[in-house]
Amino acid sequence: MPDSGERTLAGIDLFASLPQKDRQALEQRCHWRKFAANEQIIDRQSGTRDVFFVVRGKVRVVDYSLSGREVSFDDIAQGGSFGELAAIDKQPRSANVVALTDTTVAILPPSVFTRVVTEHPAAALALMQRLAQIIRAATERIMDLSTLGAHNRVHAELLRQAGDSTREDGTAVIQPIPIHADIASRVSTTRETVARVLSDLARDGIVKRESGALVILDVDRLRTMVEQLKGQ
Amino acid sequence: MPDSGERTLAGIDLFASLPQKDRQALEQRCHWRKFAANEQIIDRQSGTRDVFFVVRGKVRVVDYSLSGREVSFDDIAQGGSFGELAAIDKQPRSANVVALTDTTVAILPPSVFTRVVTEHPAAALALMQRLAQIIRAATERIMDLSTLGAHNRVHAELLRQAGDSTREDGTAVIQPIPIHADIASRVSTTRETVARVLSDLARDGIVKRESGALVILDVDRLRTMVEQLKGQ
DNA sequence: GCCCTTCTGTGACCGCCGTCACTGCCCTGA
DNA sequence: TCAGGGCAGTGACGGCGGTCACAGAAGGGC
Repeated sequence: MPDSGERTLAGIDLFASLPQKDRQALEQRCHWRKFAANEQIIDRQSGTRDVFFVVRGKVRVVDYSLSGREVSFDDIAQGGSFGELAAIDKQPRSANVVALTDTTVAILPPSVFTRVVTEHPAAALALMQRLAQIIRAATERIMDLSTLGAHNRVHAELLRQAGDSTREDGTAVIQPIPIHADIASRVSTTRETVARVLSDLARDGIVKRESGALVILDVDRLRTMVEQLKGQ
Repeated sequence: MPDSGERTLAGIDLFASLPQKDRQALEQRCHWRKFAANEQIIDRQSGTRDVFFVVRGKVRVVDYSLSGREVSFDDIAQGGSFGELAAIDKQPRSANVVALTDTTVAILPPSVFTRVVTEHPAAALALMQRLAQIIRAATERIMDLSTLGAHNRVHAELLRQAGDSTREDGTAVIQPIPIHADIASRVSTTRETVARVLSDLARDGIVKRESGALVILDVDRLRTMVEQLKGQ
């Protein structure tokens, strides 16, 4: 496989609207680094302010309580970026970032990053939209944590992961099958609770395990299960 | 009392670095409106995209579950702004905003707001910093909800409200005394739990009610109570 | 193929805290 | 001065779900 897409910022969402010339100039200012799966890219403790762009691979933003309880915030795929917060407000990093797969990132020092967004309104708007998206996801999660029980948070997460893959017959597919512990850390519950919820849903014919995929047999029913309980 | 500070954007944080001329031009584009205490300023349902600036008064960003459970996100004082999200990403409003006191706001249509931040990098940076601040607060809250019990979340909230008011003798003052139900909705618990926690803290000599103020007698002890349990 | 690690599934237990139900305080306004 | 509404405080109760402890399945590497 050719190493296509390496050492280019062409696929980075934030810079999509940048003139090619400027983007190429920016590529000169980047450091490029590879990380192996499970390798840590940003440590919460570190005082760095660099901004990262996912050229290839996938990363996860997570945090840990002292007891080791894992809280995961977001997965960022190819084309995404992370580490902007510290560059924007000069505060310490707010979370850790770890590579989920073998990953190539482009790294930009905060000064350069700030200059790009001040000189290119389109990039600034793209960044703001990304920040807004993060805020919306966070407030939704806070609402879920505040008003939903653990079981319903799992339901909601399944619907989220199903995304818009719902087919006409009311089924949807999540692929590959998410690991229970991952779901748990995304909705702040335990592995065991996720297993129990999925058991219950399978027993009621709402989901089904199938070779390498989790099939939601009745998206609407699942949705109403969440909606109803939001009010109770 | 003179109506000082009315109809000017001089005190608005986002526009602090704007040349006076531009700021005054902007004032011409604003609508100005007053809201009485408890009056709703933004309804989650509404399709509006306007951005609001708090010229005088104080507002609260809240959301409700269908059951009426209230979740409050932030209080915004004079100089602050709200409603930016919808203007940035053209999505529906993410929460409700209600006036806490009699309040005067300046209202800017989304198109004008976007133009300001694209034409004035300083305003764009200020906005990004504000968004970053919101994200940090939200992630902290998610961590608290995920790893702390209700009692410790109340402790943490007391420390937050004490802010940097800690005096040399290790005491701090929160003034005026916050209403229990307000604390509860900020940390997603119930009025009753907040009352119990404060009772316990008073019994242990850690806080004390005093005419119109809540005094934290031992900030350090309170802090270690939270820290310890973050790990358990 | 087999082993070993990672993941899944489930029962038992029990503590946190949300809910309900009252009581009593404080303050404002007629 | 009294009435009434909002807020504070506290007990009783019960269910949700986290924790612990295993057993079994699955899948990847040698």
